[in-house]
Amino acid sequence: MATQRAARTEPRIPLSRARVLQAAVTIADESGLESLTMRRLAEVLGAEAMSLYYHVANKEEVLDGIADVVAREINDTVSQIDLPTKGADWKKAARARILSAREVLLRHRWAPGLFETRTSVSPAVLQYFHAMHALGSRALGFNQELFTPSNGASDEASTAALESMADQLPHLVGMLMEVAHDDPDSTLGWCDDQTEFEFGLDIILDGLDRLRERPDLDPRNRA
Amino acid sequence: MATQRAARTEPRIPLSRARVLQAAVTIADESGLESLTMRRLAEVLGAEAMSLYYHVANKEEVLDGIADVVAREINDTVSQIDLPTKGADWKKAARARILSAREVLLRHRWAPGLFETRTSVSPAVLQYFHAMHALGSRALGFNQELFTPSNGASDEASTAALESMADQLPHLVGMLMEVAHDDPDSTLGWCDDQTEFEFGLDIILDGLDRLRERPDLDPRNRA
DNA sequence: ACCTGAACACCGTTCAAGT
DNA sequence: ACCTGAACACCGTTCAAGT
Repeated sequence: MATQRAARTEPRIPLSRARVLQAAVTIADESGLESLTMRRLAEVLGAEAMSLYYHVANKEEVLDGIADVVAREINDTVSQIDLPTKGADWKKAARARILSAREVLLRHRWAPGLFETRTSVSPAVLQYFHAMHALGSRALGFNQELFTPSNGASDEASTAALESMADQLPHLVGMLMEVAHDDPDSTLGWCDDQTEFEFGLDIILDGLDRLRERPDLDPRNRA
Repeated sequence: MATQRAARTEPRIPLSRARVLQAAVTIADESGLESLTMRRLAEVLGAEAMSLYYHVANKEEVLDGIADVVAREINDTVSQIDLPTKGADWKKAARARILSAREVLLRHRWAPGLFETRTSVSPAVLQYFHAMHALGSRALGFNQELFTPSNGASDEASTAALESMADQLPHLVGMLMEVAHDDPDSTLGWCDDQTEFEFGLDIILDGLDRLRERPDLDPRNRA
């Protein structure tokens, strides 16, 4: 009765932060984010739930971690498509980049919703957000209009987090800090404010209006 | 010791589904959706958690319920703005409608995220989704590109749900059923498919490109 | 008809203890 | 250094029982 569990075939791979996050992504992909529990995560890894806490501080860190994993995957994928900054070709490249980002998100459908709940963002997530924003984020398959990056975290904490990233993304962080300084109430300035929202809205409305006047330009009217 | 709790001042308003949902919205507004628990909800209402189950089937029904409450609020607000269907003025009206919907969502910041998790939608939520979609949903402060309405629910269940709404929204439901029939794989056809996504994307890219060629038209370049 | 107490299975997490 | 068992506070929910 006591020797029944002695049949250990595989030599037991040790846990690690990377293994924990990889397993978490797989669970979310296969069963949805709601079924990602610490106990299930441990089970998949062949360990006990309490063992996870040696590699991650808590579940929140797991969630931050898998958000970072997906953001890296997107950044990697997107950066393989060259982006000519001059000339009219920017559109073709931007289009290809956005559609490739979309493909990654379709493999991790829980990611957009998760991003919105994050209270602290990794450099990769920050870079991703900024890229989306720079390209006109509304096109992107999920939005940040109602998302406040400092959501729940204090302004001081957010600013401190930015400072700690400054060496990795100096230009981006510099810009964000500047905006935050100019307008402390603007949710750090890089996402939603009314002006930003209306700017994107007007682009879309103007585009639709043009199709109303020139239906021949509407791609939907071609076979 | 036994009479200490006898000081009942208010005569105890009976629970009701409407009261439960109203209290739930207030909790979510004030403390966030994550702090909406059945126990806290009951506490706010001066009852025990178990009493809630007489008025709602379970927590999922509470979540469906408050999604419906917000969708109704948006539909009511929006429908007070007349929408001329002919002529170039459509843009002004559409703009006003979208911005008024946005104001409601800013009062219930948890709602966009909640909508995306709903597995069954009320007529009000359905109407809201459709309105957003018809206006070019990407402008709207949250998106459905990665949202699948039949998310988790079977196709049969979704179709049955639609049929039960047919008397309330005959034209809309008719259209959706038709699309679902034409293309059963298209997530019921009213949200994301690749064509839809690319259509919205191209409108935005074309709009940005036009501003690149004619910077004088960019509202951001005026005082 | 409406409400509740006790109980159950399940969370995330702590902490002292094992190797 | 790495892992775990027992325990705690908190969930949603059931069910038999109260008025």
